[in-house]
Amino acid sequence: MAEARKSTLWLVAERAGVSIASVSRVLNGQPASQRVTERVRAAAAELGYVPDATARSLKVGRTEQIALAVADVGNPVYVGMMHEISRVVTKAGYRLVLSSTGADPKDQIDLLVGLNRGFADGLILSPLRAPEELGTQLRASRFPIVIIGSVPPGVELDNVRADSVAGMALAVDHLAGQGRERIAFVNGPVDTVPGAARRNGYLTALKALGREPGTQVTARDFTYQAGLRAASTLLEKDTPDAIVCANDLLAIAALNVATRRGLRVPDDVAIVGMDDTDIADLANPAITSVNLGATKRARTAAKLLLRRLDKPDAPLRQVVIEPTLTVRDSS
Amino acid sequence: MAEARKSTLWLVAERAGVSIASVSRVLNGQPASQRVTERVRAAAAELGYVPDATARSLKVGRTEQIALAVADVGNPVYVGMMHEISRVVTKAGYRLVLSSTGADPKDQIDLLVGLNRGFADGLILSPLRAPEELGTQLRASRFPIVIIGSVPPGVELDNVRADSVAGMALAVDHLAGQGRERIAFVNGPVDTVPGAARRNGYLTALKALGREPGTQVTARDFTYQAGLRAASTLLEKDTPDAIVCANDLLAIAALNVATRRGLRVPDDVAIVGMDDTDIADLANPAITSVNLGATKRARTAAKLLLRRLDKPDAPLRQVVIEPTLTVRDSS
DNA sequence: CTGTTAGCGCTTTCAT
DNA sequence: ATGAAAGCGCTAACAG
Repeated sequence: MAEARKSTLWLVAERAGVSIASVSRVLNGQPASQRVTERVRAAAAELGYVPDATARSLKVGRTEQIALAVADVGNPVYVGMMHEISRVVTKAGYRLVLSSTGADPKDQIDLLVGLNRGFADGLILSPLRAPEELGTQLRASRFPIVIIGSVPPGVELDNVRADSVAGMALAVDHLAGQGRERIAFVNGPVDTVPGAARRNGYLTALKALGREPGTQVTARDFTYQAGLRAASTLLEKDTPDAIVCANDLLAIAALNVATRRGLRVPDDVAIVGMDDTDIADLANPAITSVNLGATKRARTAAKLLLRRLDKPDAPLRQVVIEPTLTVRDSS
Repeated sequence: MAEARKSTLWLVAERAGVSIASVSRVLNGQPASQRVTERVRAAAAELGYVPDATARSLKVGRTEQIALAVADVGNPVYVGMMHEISRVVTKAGYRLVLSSTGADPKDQIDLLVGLNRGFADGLILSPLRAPEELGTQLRASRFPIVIIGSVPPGVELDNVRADSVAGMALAVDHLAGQGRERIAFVNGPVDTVPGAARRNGYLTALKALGREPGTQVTARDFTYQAGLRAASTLLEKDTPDAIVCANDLLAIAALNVATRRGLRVPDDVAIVGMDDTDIADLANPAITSVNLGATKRARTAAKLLLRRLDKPDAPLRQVVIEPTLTVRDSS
């Protein structure tokens, strides 16, 4: 019989007195005789045998890994999405590879090239910025990709996105409905996907009400620190009775700046955030926030990818999640 | 010459008119003649060739992946650590596989078994709870592991931990130094690693000052919601002039409960958190917090693992990070 | 310097 | 039902 190839599988086979094929079968739950099954299980247990993931992947052509690339770790909304995606894919037997691309779009390109090396079976991508080149690379990918956010023009991929216009309308209508006259807007960079979408939503919502836009300021990025500066600038040059902010971090910054300037929230000025993250709840007063369905988007994206992994030829799906408004004490 | 094996490498080799070995060499930067190098590069570019990660891994015995298992995504301190670890390992050419184990220790066991399947080259583990069985499994692992937090007894692994006793002393001394008489403590579950350590620190710090412990309450977990309940309970039965909290989430909960009960912070009651996360800064008033060096612990852990991956026989290293106190407005 | 060849550990026909 | 053997795509001796 066989030369002593040393593959771990051989050790088990040898010990059980069967062929490696039988061992493989038993361990993968394929039909085998009672006798063989028992011997293999025993041998495997005694040896503490654990099959090698890499070898299996090479053979079957699947890594059982899913890659996730989110724009901005540090922003609680992405953390929440990550968590949810992790839950869903783990339950489906996949591992999550975190490719934390920063704000730099180049990282995303690198990632897509990397994906073609087959370290993961698919990718969930939530780009902060979507330059032309991203579309090109997206089209060239050999692996399934699901986009959270809008897909670049000409790219045919499953995707799920928020309805920023409807979301902003929720916020603006809420404020207008309680008689707020001067609704200002603290946005993040408008050259980002969410920045552009939310700005659009703000303008659209006011126009629908037949109103002129209020004062708009743009934070350098979507962080608390940038929000502090932006809110200061805003309150320096205007006295709005309501401030809509492009996310909760900016909102809590606006809240703190307003409070420190002696304004009462919500009496003097109402504040509304977006994303409805945990931190909206732990601010004091708690911040009213537009829930853009981040968790649901994440879950949906994960499921879309799992579906496509399962049936590569399933019809394309583009899902839009409807927003809701969580009213708290700041408005 | 050769039968048409279809390995992708063959396509490039064929096109370049060389052997697969030459292709491999060129692509891995090993010496080759000018002529071959050029032809291979050209062929690879034309074909859009990207080497397969799985096959390479199987051959070289390394996946270039590092697994990370943190106790509690959702707690900002872990998010920060994750971010830092991601940074360090990515720079070193590794991918990060996120194994978000929940509070259930069983998940950690599963993970360790999984690790033995070789999906990653090493693991960074930050256990929330460390039952006996974890130690057993830790000892049985065939792959390098770095622990953030204390190692279970009898386990010899690289590890890096915070000095909770020194950290608590910083907080307590600070409060005592400004004349606070009744220093209460809001802790998380004491059957967790940090819960036990911080409780110990609290008691030790007060004893060192020759004082009796103040009122202690235990939140159901380390979340904001649990903190609200715990803080309510505390302020129901006592009127401390200072509250130390086992983390920033609990601290911000205590802050809000105190404020809502009409207490002025820091005048009536001072509040100090631990971990010194972003949210300590965005509370109003901003919360004084003990910096237990989370980022540094994370970075150190990542480097320890990279070092061990590089030299498996390097001497064991156990690092303790010294805490500092970030004084803000709540004390 | 370059090509041939032997596997890495596993799954999966294909015979038996 | 079981075993022998052929690779998955790549790297690394070893020859030449």
